[in-house]
Amino acid sequence: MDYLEELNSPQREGVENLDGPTMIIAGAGSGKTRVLTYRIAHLIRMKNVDPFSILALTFTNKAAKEMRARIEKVAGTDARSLWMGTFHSVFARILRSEADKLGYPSNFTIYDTDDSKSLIRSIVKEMGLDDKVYKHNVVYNRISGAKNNLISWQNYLNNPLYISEDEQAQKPKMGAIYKEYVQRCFRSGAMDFDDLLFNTNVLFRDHLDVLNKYQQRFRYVMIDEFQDTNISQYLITKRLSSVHQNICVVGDDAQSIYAFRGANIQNILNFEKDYPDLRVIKLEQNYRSTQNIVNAANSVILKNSAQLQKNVWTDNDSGELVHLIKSTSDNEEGRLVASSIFEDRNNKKLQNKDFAILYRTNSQSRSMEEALRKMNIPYRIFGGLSFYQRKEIKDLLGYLRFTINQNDEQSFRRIINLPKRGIGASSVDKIVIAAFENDKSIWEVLQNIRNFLPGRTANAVENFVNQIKTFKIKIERADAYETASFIAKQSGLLRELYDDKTIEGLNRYENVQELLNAIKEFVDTPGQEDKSLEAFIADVALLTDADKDDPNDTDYVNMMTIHSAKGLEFRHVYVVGMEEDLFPSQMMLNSRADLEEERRLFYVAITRAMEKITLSYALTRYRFGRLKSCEPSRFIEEISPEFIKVDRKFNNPEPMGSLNSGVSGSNYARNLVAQRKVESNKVPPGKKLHTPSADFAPSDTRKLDTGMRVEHPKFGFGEVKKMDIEGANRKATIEFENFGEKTLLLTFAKLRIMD
DNA sequence: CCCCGAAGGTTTTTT
DNA sequence: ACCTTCGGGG
Repeated sequence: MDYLEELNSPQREGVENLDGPTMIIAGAGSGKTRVLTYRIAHLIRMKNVDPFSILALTFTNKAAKEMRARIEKVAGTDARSLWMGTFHSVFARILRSEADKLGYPSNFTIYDTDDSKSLIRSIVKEMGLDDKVYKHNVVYNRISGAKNNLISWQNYLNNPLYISEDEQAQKPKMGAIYKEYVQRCFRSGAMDFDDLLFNTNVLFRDHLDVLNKYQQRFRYVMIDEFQDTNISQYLITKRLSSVHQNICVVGDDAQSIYAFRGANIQNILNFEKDYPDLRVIKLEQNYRSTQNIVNAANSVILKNSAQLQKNVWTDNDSGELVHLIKSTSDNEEGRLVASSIFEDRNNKKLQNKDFAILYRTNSQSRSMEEALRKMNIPYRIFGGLSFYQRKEIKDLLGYLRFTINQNDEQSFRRIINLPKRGIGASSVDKIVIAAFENDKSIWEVLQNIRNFLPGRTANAVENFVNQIKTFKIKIERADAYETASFIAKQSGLLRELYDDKTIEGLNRYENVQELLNAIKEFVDTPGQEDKSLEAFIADVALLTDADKDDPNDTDYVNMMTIHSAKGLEFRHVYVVGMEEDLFPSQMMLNSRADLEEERRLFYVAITRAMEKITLSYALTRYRFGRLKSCEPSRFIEEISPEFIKVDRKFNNPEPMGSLNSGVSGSNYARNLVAQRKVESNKVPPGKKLHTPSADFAPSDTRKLDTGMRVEHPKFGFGEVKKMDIEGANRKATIEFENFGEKTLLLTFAKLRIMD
């Protein structure tokens, strides 16, 4: 085959040995994805394997999408019927078709992390526990950890280890919360992310006929990024492949960075035990990076204690040494990185998309954004707050989800009083408790609401119920797009957003339109047979921003966390915020294992670079709005001296002059967007300034200034006399024509600027 | 029930 | 710096 010519011998071994258990240990940049795609293409073209019986599992949607495209290039469109996707999406699909066996409806709702956490909060509150002790994050992680280790709530309550750990942590009720949480999800007809894997295990354990069906079907199973799978995921694939034994896993222990989600390097070691006649292939030649980059990365990972024997090397040029940029502040760091990109781009004739800025936490993008904007360098941020996490999107999705599944408690809580219908929190709690005490579903209680609530609120609820009923009828008769637009209009959500002439309101309105467009696109997709709303909603919780539009033809500097950079490569990479406590993260430094995971993360960051890697750190950085001094990361010193260009004597932080924090980056961006909208007359005169949510309060006070005339819904017209900042709260003192001088908190004040 | 002033909490990474 | 929650008053 033509494509085999391009491969080196271990790569070729990986492509050609198709039967039996195989483990490919693939060093960074060693052509792992290429081997995996050619392997699949080879199965289809050489062995005539029906793509329908191949299952390829990846860790992220991005990886799945990319690999599918590459396979289609090699193997043609036959590859379309291939089962390829993330663990979560593939098994969600299987669970939907087998849901009845587990007592779930096939249109079960998928709870995302926010849904899960808010359910946990209501449970903790209802149980009368202290939410300072049972913090929703901690509880969520505990439950998630148990599920990923396949510990059911019944097991949990009988497990001496978990019990004693909880006693030790002064959280004895943890098991009880777990139990209630699982039961509530079940009653809601909902699964969280971990349930998708946990329940697949239950399904395959308790229903051997079902297991057998899929075992027969998937003759070849492949797993990418194997080092990031957890026990729950591993056991599913082990069960699936136990008949044909054609399982191939590809991974790199040095790049395992998801232990916090239950990923376990131990899986790689267990794999050898579970499959004694395992074929192990090592890909050690790096095609991606220069010698200096490979060597620098190797010298870092050497500091870790546990790793598989492996020697990553390269034939490439030695290239430039690792660069180091030192700045006095995070803002200066931004400027230096931006001007470095600007220079390299011009001198080396590179494009913006050849550059990537990587950071440990999403919040670090701020100072970079600002600097790039000032230098007119286009950029694109991956990750961060996902489109689907936005309030207005979740609100509409809440309506859509509830129309499909009226038992979904979280959607119910979200939309019951939205727009306001006079049904407050206490009424909502009464409804949920009534459902629980009478062993009825929420929907049943809603339909007989007069038995539970007094007249006025009951009227409001009845109107709500009738509305949902009309939505349900619409769903039967119309496609996803028609139904969703109908619901968006009839529910009043669209109206409310339309009436909000704030810049933010305008954006929210556009976002909802964008969601409707996405649904339209879904309906119009050729080959999309099921055009129902149900089909669209099914996987929405599993989508992330990476799946949304991906303008390949545009030229942007890439910005993302190191985690989301996994699997990608760029000619020039900047790793910013190389400071102790930030990277390695302070929260991770509790045990040695955690430090080693941070170090692997650093390894991943370095090995993304093809030609040049630059590390950058600042001596001061804003945190919680306060200027803090920082020390260079210990990781910088861990790079062997011969590979890095640096004065090893780090200076102590210099005394700072007065630093102007300026406008925060995202607000700066929003201001620019806002400005553009004003210029193009998209904002009507007399625009409303402040939103009732705290979304946009502080930086907007810049635009409201002394001397401006404003209108307040209650106090009428007035003139701004004074702007003030008191603690975290922004205030304006306004002289009203009819009410005299008032000082207003801007977080909530709905003011319009009069032109 | 809703509005809004005040104070307290947040900082990890992703499906 | 930004966001959420609490609680008093209408």
